[in-house]
Amino acid sequence: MQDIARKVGVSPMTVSRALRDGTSVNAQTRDAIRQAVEELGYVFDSTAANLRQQRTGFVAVTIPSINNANFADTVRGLSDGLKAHGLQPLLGYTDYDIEQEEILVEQLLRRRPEAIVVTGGQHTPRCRRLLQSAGIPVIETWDLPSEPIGHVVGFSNADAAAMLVDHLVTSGRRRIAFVGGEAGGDFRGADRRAGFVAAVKRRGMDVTRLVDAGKAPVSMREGAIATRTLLEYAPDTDAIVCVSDLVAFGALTECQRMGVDVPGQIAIAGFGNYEVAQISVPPITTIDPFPERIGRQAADIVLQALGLETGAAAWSARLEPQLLVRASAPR
Amino acid sequence: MQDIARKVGVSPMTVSRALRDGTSVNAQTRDAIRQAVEELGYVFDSTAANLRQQRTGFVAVTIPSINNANFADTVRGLSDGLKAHGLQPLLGYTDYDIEQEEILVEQLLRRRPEAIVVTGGQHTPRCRRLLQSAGIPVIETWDLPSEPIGHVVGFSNADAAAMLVDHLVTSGRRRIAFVGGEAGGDFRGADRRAGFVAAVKRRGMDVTRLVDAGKAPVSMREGAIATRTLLEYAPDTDAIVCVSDLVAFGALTECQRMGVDVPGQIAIAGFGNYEVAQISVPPITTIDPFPERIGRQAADIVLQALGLETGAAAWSARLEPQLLVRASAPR
DNA sequence: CTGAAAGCGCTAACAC
DNA sequence: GTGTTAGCGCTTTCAG
Repeated sequence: MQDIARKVGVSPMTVSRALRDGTSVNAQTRDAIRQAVEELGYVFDSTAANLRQQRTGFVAVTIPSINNANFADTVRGLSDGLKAHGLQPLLGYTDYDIEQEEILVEQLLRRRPEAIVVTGGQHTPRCRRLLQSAGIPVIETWDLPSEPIGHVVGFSNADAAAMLVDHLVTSGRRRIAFVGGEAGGDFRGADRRAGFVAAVKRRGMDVTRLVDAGKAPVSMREGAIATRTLLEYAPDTDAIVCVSDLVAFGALTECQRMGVDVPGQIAIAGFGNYEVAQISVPPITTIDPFPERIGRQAADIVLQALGLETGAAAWSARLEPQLLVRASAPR
Repeated sequence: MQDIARKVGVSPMTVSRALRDGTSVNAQTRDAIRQAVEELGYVFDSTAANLRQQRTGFVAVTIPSINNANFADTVRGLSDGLKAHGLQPLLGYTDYDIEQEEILVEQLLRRRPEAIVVTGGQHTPRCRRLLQSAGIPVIETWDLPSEPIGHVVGFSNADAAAMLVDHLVTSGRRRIAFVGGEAGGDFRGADRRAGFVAAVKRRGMDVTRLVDAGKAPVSMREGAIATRTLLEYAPDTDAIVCVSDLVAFGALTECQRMGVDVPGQIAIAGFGNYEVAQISVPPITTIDPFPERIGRQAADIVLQALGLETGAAAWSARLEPQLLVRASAPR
């Protein structure tokens, strides 16, 4: 800034003012400064401004995996909501591991974000402490934590799974299997599985058809392999609930390879409303958790908590995922 | 740090030393400091350290879309490569728009990243200038720019498309179509299309079968719709090269819905080796551009350019995408 | 091994 | 509308 100031013949303070808006600077001076900036190729140093103002414009975001269309949609909704207010997401991923989450969260907090949006409500004790005492808004998403740290934008994964079971039973299925990941870091997947088990038991049906397809994130291929195993051991299965649409698509393709008719012999349902589930043949019955909306709502809460936006202050939002009945598991 | 220092009875300087490693501090003092840090819930402020050291530990990264498994893989490869050296990716996306890229790049440079990794080699003039004069390593990826700004980790998209044409012709196809996005922000898609056109012309065949499926990113659904249009206007088409596997999967499903045999009547090829192409029925012939490897190589170049890693200094890397022949377009 | 002084590049607060 | 002073929370440098 000093270089610019010298060149234009003003003080650095005037340069500082000219580069922001909402500050009063002589119009000619401002133009001259802007021109000098371009000529010298000066790029504003926000690290210094951040330190002085004690404001970074960062919003920390953690997701389990960057390679997941659902979480990517949430990040997109969040980013787009923040962009208008000059906030920048600072993204990290945990690989579905709360130990890694702890490390990541600490790393992110060192950057002094103004808010932090995390996926899920399960954290290590130290991670909880870090979040609680960070002195910034904390938003947990994609879940309904029993003891929220701060704000929540989520839904019941268990209820969503139960919706699928209900639908399948209503449409006449009785021997329903669940294909998901092994108990591990994917707490939302585990919750779906728990919801499945509860719903099946509630109806007095068997809960023997539970297949672990591998560690999260479970791939299409793993879904296919698990389905083959399932159908070898329990060939009379008449419906499969999958932990995600990716697994469901794997199951669908495996049925096609095995010559099993979907939905004639077996109905298949997934979770997430991924694009592949909309367009596969047949398209896959699923639950839409509205991932982008989760991100948008989180952004709204952040903006309100930071006083950047006025309006009805939502502390938290419980979303209602929607059942999408398609040909893989029709009515 | 002062609070900690007071509590332990040392100077802030000693605290600063104790919290870093490779510095000499009395072992007991260090333990006492570490304990005080936990008790007081102190979290190191890296914004201040960054300013003082003129090092942020950020590596800026721009991708066209966050919701794309290929670019996500590149980011993963990059992140994983950087993590070991304490560097943190600072990610932004451009929505396939070089104007947005310019804005994003400037925004990112204000954060004083130590290197910047961008997707593609097409930029606005001002964006080029910003990158050139940023004084940090610049890595362009996913393309082979005619005038690179700095480092490059990429491949020829045109050659990749030509490989597919060659394969299809070798396997007896003659009336080959291309389904892709409209001329616009997706320069890699445009390059594939150009490579397709050149390869088809080289063999003296028709280049009338070019279908614009919409703006990038082209979805599975848009691929399906475009394929329907194509087959209505040119029902004698015997092969389709798609700008991505997602489009190819859309094409495949549309053929299934229309009762067109794949590969009997029409062969389908995609690009990207997305998971859906591995497991669909039939699996889809494609090109694997090794997205994660692109990220890893970019990370290696960044680390070497910053002097964090010694070894054979690769200035740039030209990768060779691999043709994967599958049942949708067999030999 | 430890401490004191200075300063990274910017801006709040106060003068004029 | 513009300039001066001080300081954000760290770390480099130098002294002990």
